[in-house]
Amino acid sequence: MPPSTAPRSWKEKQRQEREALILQTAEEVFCEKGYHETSIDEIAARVGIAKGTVYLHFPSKEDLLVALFRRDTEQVISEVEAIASSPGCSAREKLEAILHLLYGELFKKRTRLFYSIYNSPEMRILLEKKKEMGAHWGQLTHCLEELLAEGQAAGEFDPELPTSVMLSLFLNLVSVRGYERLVGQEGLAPAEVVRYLARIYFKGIAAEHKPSC
Amino acid sequence: MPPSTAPRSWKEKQRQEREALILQTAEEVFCEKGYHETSIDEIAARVGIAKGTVYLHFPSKEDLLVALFRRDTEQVISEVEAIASSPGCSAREKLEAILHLLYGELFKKRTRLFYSIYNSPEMRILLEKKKEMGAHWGQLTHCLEELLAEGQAAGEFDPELPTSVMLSLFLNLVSVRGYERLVGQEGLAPAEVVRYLARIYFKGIAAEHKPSC
Amino acid sequence: MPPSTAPRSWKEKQRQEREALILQTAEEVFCEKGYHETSIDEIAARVGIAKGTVYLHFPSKEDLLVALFRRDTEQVISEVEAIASSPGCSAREKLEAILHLLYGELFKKRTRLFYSIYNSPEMRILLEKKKEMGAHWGQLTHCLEELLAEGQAAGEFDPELPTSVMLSLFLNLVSVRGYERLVGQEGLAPAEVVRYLARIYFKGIAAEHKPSC
Amino acid sequence: MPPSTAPRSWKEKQRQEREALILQTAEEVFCEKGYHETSIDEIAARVGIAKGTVYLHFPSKEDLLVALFRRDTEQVISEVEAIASSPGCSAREKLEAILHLLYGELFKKRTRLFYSIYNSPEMRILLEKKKEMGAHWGQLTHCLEELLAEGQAAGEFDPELPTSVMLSLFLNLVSVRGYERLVGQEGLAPAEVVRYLARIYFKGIAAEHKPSC
DNA sequence: AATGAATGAGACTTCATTCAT
DNA sequence: CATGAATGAAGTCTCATTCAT
Repeated sequence: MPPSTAPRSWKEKQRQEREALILQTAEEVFCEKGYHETSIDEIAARVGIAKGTVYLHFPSKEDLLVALFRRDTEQVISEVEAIASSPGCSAREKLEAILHLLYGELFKKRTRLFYSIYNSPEMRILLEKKKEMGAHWGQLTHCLEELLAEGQAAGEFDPELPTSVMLSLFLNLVSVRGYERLVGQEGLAPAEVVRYLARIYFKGIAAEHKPSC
Repeated sequence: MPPSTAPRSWKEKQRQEREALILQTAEEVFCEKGYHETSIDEIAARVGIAKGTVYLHFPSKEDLLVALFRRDTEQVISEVEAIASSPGCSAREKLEAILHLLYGELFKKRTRLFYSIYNSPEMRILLEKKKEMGAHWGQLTHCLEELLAEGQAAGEFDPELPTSVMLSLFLNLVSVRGYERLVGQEGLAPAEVVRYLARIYFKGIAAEHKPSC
Repeated sequence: MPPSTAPRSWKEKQRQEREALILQTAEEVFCEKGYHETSIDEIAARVGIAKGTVYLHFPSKEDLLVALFRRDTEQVISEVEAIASSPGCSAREKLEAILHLLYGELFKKRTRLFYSIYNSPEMRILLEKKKEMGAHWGQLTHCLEELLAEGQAAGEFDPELPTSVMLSLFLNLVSVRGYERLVGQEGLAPAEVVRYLARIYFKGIAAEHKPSC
Repeated sequence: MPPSTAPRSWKEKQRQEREALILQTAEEVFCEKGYHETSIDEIAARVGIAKGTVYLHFPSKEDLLVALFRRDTEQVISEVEAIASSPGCSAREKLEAILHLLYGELFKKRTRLFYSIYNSPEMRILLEKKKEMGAHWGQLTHCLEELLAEGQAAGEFDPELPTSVMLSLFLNLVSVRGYERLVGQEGLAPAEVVRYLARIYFKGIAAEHKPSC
C-alpha cells in the first residue's frame, strides 16, 4: 500500500511527471525568449503536446509563471534552510555554502529564471498581481537575515552595518549578468567566481578587530 | 548662424523637446507597467499627442526602448567619464562618487529603467536584437574597469582579484530591488546606503597592508 | 420473456434510467444557463458521471438537445392527444384542459425548455439543422388545429376566423415570459392565470350568437 | 452652424453611419444564425471591414448585442409612446395602432431580434448580466399597462381582468413564430393578421355590457 | 461499459503599425 | 506635420469530441 503522500496511482504519477516536464520546458523558453515573447503554443510544441493540455495543468499563462516561481523558490528555500540549520558551522561558512549553492550547478537549471524574475519589473508586476512573491520570498530573506545577524552577534561580522544592507548586497552577489560575464565570457569556473565574491564580501563585512588579537 | 550641433530652427528645437518628452513619458510608463504591458496609445495619451505622432519620432516600439536605453546610457557614460577624468582623486574616490551618482537623485528619474533593462531578460533580448547593448555598454564597463585596474596598480585595491569580478560586483552594488528595499521600505537615505555599500565594497577589495605588519 | 418494447434486461433498464437522468439534468442546466453557455462537463458533473459517458448515450451536444426536444414533444403530444380524444367534451373544454396542462405543474419541469426552444432563434436553428422540428411539431399543431376546426364546425367558435390565426394565438397563450411575470412576480396561481387567459381567448374567438338576437 | 445635437464634423457623421451599418449587419446575422453561432469575423466580413474595426465601436460582442437591443427598444418605445399620447383616440384604437406598428413593416427590419431576445433564455441571461433589460423594457410595459388600465377605467375593457394578464397576452400577440407561420407560410398579409388578432383580443377583453344597450 | 486526459479547431480580443485626411 | 480610424497578425483560452486504459 503506498504511503498517503505518494501519488495514488500510476495515472497520478504520469500526471505529475508531465506537469514537471511542462514546467521545465516553460522555464527554458521563458529564459530564452522572455515571458511575453513566449507563446503557450511554443511551450506545448517543445513538450510535444497540444496547447489545450497545458491548460489542463495550469489555468493560465500567468499561473504557469507563478507555479514556476513557486517551484524554484521552494527548492531554493529548502536547500538554503538545510544549510542554515546545519550545526557546527559559523555564519560565514553557512553563507558561503549558500553562495556556492546558488552559483553552482543549480544555477543553470533552476535559479536563472528565479533571479530574472527577482530583477525584472515586468515579471514582478505579474507576480504581485497574483500575490505570490510575499510569503515565500519573505521566508528566504528572513532566513538569510538571521544568519547575518547571527554572525554579527558572534563577532564575525561588523555589528555597525545594518543587516538589511548586508542582506541586500548578499542577494546581489548572485546575478545572471554577472554569471554570464564571468563564467560565460571570461571563462572563470563558477566555484572560482564564488571564492572571489565571498572573499570580497566577507572581508567587506568582517568585524574590525578580532578580540583575540 | 547657430552652431552645427544646435537645432537649425525653432521648429527643430520644438521637435527635439517633444522627442525628449516622449522618451521621458515612455520611461515612466515602462517602469510602472513594464514594456509589454505598455501600449503606444497610453504613452501618446499621457504626452497629450496622437499615436501616429509617436511614430514620427520612433519607427517602432522597440526603437523607442532602444532610444531610451541609449539616452540613459549616454547620460550615465558622460557623467561617469567626467568623474573618471577628474584629476587629483584616487580610484576609490572616483568610484565612490560614481556610486553616489547612480544611487542618488538621478536614480529615481533615469537609472531605474536603465538598471531594469540591464537585469531583465525580456528587455535584454530586445536590445540584443537591435545590437544596441554592445557599443555603449562596453564603453561604460571599460571605463569602470580601467578605474579598478588603476586602483590596483596604485596599490589601493587587492591586485590578486580579477578586475572583471570587481567590476561585476561593483555593477551589482546598485540594484532596483535593493533601492526599493533599503530606501523605500527601510527608509534609509540613499546617501547613507551608498556609504554602507562603499564601506563594504572598498574594504572588501582593499589591498592587504603587508608593509605595516 | 419480456415484451419487445420493454428493456431486455436489467442492464438495459439501468441504461435507460441513466439516459433519462442525463436528459433531465441537461434540461435543468440548459434552462439555467442557456444551451451555448452549458458545457458537457457541467452536465456530466451534475449527473455524477464522466464526460465520456454522456457520449455513450448521445453522439453530440446537438443530439442531446434534439433528444430533449423530442422527449418533451412526445410527452406533450401524448397528453394532448389523450385530452383531444376524450369523448363527451366540447372543443372548448378540451382546449381549456390542454391549456391547464401546459401551464400547470408540468410547466416548471418540462415545458419550459420546450417553449424556449420554440421561441429562441438560436435553438430553432439547431433543431432545423437536424430536421427534427417538422414531424413532431406538425403532429401537435395539427391536433390543435383540428380541435379548433371542430369547434368552429360545432358552432362554438367564430367560423370566420382562420384556424391558423386561432392556432397561433392559442400557442402564444403559453409563454415563459408570461409565466415568469404573472406567476413568478405577480404571485398569481397558475390555475388562476389559465382561467383569465382562457376567458379572454374563448370569448375572443366565440361565435356570434345571432340566433338569440 | 450645425445644431448642438448634430455630429460635430464630417468625420463624426461617417463614424455614426458606420456604427449604424455594423448594428444593422449584426442584427441580420444574429437573426440568421443566432448570437453564439455568429462570429465577429463574419459580421466584419459582411460589412466589409476588418475585425478590429468592430471593436473600435463596440468593446465586446456582448456590448454589440446590448447596443442592438437598446437601439431597438428605444425605437419601439418612442413610437409606442407617440401613439399612446395621441389625443382623441380610445385605448383600443391606440393599442390596435401599436399592434399594427409592431407587426407591420417595422417587424422585418427591427423587431425580429428584439422579440427573439425577449423570448430566448440565452440572450436574456446575457442582457441581464449587463443590467440592460430593466429600465428600457419596464418603460415600455408600463406604457402599455397604463393604456390598458385607461381602457378599463373608460369602460372599454373588462375591469375584472388583471391588467397584468391583459398586458402579458397583448405582448404575446406578436411573435416571431406566429409571423413566420401566418405571413411566411400561410401567405396572409400582416395587416390582415393584425386585424384578426385584434378582433379576438379586444373582443376577449371587452367589457361585458355596454351601458348604452 | 466507463473514464477522463488529450486534442485542436475556433472564438474573442489586443495592439503595433499604416496611411488617408 | 499631426491625427486617429483602420487593419490584421497573433495570442490566450474554451470546450466538444475522441480514444487508450
